[in-house]
Amino acid sequence: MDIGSSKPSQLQMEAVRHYLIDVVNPDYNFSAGDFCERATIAIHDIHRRGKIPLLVGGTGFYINSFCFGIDDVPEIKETTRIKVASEYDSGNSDLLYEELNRVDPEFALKVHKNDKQRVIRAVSVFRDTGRALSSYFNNKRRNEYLETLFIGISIERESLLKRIDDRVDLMIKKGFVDEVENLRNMGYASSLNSMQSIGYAEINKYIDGIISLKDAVEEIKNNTKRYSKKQMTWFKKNKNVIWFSPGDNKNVSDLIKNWIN
RNA sequence: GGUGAGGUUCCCGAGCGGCCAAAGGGAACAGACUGUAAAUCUGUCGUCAACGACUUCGAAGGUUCGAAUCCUUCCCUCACCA
Repeated sequence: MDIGSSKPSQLQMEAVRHYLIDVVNPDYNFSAGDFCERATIAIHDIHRRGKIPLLVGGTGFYINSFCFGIDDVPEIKETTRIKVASEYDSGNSDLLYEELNRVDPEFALKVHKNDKQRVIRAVSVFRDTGRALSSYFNNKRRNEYLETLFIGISIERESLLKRIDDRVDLMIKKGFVDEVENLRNMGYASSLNSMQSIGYAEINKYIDGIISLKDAVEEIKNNTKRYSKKQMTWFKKNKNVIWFSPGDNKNVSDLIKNWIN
């Protein structure tokens, strides 16, 4: 999955060594926990080479999970999750939420009953481990020993929207549709998590004849824009972030130099 | 020129005498987030001195205790016929 994921170019990857790219297949259910584990290994490796790791990307949850830690929860059997999910889908979502409320009132308080994914996860954790999900939360933060400098780049909304439009148009030009078709020919179903991410979901709908290509492109642009806003919600929340404008390279590098010393 | 359908809040679109500031969706704005996170979900969304008041449903009149909903004229749009 290269085009739709906006993977860095060959040139960029030759200039700077990148980690955690092309590490799993599209049918692997990657998680924040996976990310933390692999990122930790990568960062040790970078340190060993005497370099400074840069954690780059837009996924607020992953970044926060890594920087502020994520508690260990035993692995949940896939069969359990599927069973709970099917209960939810067969109209028993209220019952599941009641169960959650009984079993883990602390977590239930924080989660809306319509929040399908979280309700399913929390109930699954209890059914599989016999313990409430919130009972695993102990505030023990991993990676605490890592000092992090948070640098944010804020761009004027107008030009951001324009860049998103251009980015999506370019993806199509590069053969995004072919990429998705190839993935499907390789046996990767549109129902996979990876195929439900922005871009892939819409192109799949186009391939299945549900929407026109034009509408798919529109949707990708829209969804990307909404996503960009949600990212900002994460980053705005992190009061440690120091903000810069694009092109502020001098100030950013000064800051980094000071920080290193 | 004729016939038919239609003009609703930023957009799409329901409503077709009172329960309508007007369903639903989208967009927008704000937010949540502990292993699917480019996911999942929540709130606000005509105006204001805001548990009340005021102005909206193409325009102007009219009917009615009461109109987005009924009648008249007008202005637009679309489809088909000529």
